[in-house]
Amino acid sequence: MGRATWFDADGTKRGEWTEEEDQKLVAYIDEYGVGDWRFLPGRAGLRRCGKSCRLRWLNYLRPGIKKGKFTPQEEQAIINLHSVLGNRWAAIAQQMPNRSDNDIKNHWNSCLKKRLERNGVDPMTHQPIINNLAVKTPLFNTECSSSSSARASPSSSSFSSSSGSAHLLNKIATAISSRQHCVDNVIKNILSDPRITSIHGQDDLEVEELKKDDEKILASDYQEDDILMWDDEKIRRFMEEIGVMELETMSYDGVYRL
DNA sequence: AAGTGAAGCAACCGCGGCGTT
DNA sequence: CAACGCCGCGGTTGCTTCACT
Repeated sequence: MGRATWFDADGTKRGEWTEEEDQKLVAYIDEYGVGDWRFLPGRAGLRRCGKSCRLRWLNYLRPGIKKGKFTPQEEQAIINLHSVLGNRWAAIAQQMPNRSDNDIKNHWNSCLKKRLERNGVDPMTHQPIINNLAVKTPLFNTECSSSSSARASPSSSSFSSSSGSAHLLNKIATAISSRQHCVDNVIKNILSDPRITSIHGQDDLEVEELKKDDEKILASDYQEDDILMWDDEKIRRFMEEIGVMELETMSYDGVYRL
């Protein structure tokens, strides 16, 4: 399966990889390791661009890469991680070392997203859909858009409420987006919460508990302002907990400074 | 058996970040 | 400090397979 083979004007091969090409790439990386993707194709005797080689290696040939069906535990982990990280597939993949970001992204787009929608959950906000409208109370929400030009980014998130707390949270999300090293801290802290990911040794019982929790949330009357009603002190405590940013970057008048 | 739409998968494209010059 | 080039990431596309009629 894959795309048809064709050649660029400069003779670079595109499309589906052959077994021979795979072997060449693996043999080269086995001997020399992953290095400069620019020169790798020429040195490995491949008529491919470096980008294509990198993609093939990371998504398919890399040792330990797991193919095939996702287990229910993996799916639950993806959903949990996505609710926190959004469409940051690379970050999600870091927590699932046997799966490539491409694999996770594909599974999300083709399966998990639709499943959540069928269950009445907005896949972008992970909130119940009420009256056909997703409740817009995301921490790292992205607009639910099918547009190819809409590059998902936390900074594009918006709140339906104009409350100060919501505004503050929005700023926080923007700040997170602009500060990658902070995000890494966030991920570290969030993932120390056993409820977030089930992939690291979580047994079936825990998965079941998570599912029950989700059902409870769905079954209960959703409190629209659960997040929006956070006061600034609560938000500040939250930020301290997850270590998103140094306190000096957040002034008490609610103005965020980079 | 043939047609058709959905699902799944592999790969490409374009953009932004970051290091180098 | 601007320009440039490479790399990584997320979105999208195109092809195959499967299930259903």
